Amino acid sequence: MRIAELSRRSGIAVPTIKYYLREGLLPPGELTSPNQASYDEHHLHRLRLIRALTDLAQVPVAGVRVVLEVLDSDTMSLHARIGTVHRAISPSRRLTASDDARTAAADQVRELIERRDWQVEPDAPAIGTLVETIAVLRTLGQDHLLGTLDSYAEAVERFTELEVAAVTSRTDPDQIAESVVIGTILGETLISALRLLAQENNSARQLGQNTRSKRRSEGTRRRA
Amino acid sequence: MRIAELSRRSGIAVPTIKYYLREGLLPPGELTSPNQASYDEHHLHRLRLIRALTDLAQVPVAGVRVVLEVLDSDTMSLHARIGTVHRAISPSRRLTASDDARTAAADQVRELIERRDWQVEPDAPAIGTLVETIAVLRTLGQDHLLGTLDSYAEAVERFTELEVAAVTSRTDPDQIAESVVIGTILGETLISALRLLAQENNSARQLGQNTRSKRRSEGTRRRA
DNA sequence: GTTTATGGATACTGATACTATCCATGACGA
DNA sequence: TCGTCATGGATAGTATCAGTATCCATAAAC
Repeated sequence: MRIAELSRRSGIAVPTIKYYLREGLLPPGELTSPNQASYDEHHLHRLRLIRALTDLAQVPVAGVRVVLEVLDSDTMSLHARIGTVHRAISPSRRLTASDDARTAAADQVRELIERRDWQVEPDAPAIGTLVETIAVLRTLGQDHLLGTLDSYAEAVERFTELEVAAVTSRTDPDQIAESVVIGTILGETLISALRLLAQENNSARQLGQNTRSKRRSEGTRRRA
Repeated sequence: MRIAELSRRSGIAVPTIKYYLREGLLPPGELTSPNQASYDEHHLHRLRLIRALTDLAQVPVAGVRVVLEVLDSDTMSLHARIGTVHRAISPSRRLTASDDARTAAADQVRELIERRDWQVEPDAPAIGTLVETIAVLRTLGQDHLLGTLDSYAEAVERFTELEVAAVTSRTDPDQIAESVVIGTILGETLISALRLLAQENNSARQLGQNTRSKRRSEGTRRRA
């Protein structure tokens, strides 16, 4: 198929497809002549995957490129793929917390990892996020949200079990790789949406209509 | 304190603070003269909160403004606050899936919500995200990741229980509101980081070094 | 009384993700 | 075969976001 049909079938504008080609997200079509290329179902699937990552999972284009390279690699182990994907989807954070808050948080995270006997690289990006988040929560006076950190850790382990179960139902290694990668990324979108719903449900049932706060500051104003 | 000290203590550049003032994220300092204002600990706390939301939770500035307005409101119920925050942090998605995939996914979501007896608004943004994600997973041929949807739902309920437990340990209504809002938003960052760690651990232990895939496509190339 | 900081307004910047335009060439129907 | 239309490839333009930078009149601090 030519680019016009690819555009029609994917719902993505031709200039955008060309952009993805330029950015190396989409492999070039097979050239049948200097100005004619043909695309196939792979390209269509790729486009859908790209939009899933950008639209649903908010992965930036540069990250999508890395993810796709991981899927295309024929030498990476699954473990290496996961690591690379984790790095690709972890935004480079600006440090927000104070140094000693961070040090304390780092201790807490180290202990948590030991307690749960998690085998993770000491420079895994998620550790940095975790440390920074805990440090900031402390600084904001929200330590109490951390009392249940271990229970949270226990709960997320459940997710990985579910994911492993789902993924090992596939047999083709390529399929497994794609499942793991998509599961990692879109799984987060899924979990996050479910969590918001569970939260809304809980709020509707328990926190009710009548808990309001009296104020002391007069709030902020939007610019004119 | 004046703006220079606020800047020094928060680690945020003066022009950025001015920007937040312009955008209405930070209430103006108390004017002691036409060109002199004084800021207090509230402003410092606010700045930390702003950076936590933008840097850690990736909330866009417009969303931060809404979140802060929610915190400043003295009339909203907790339930209304949560709803508003959910709307503020749910990015407006572009529709990616095909119409019938979406219809099918919508049915599945409706059934899930019924099965779990969740009390949620039919137009809650998370429902849209969930529907779209499920539709896309199907389209990508990753249905098998959805077999465990109910278990996922069960697992996220655990989170809300933990959160409720943590939040109700506070007594001051203002504190509760801030805890709920911060818990909702930073809780996600926390869970997501924990999940990635659990995943890496699992991968290191189970998926091992020797599962690789043979390829049929030659992959994508970065532009020159 | 001079240097420095401040509030407020406005303009500029860099990154990201597209969109649009151009052009030489090739496909395709009349 | 001719004329129109689409295509690949290159380059330029746009919108949005999140700051940065500059200016200026005034006021604080030494």
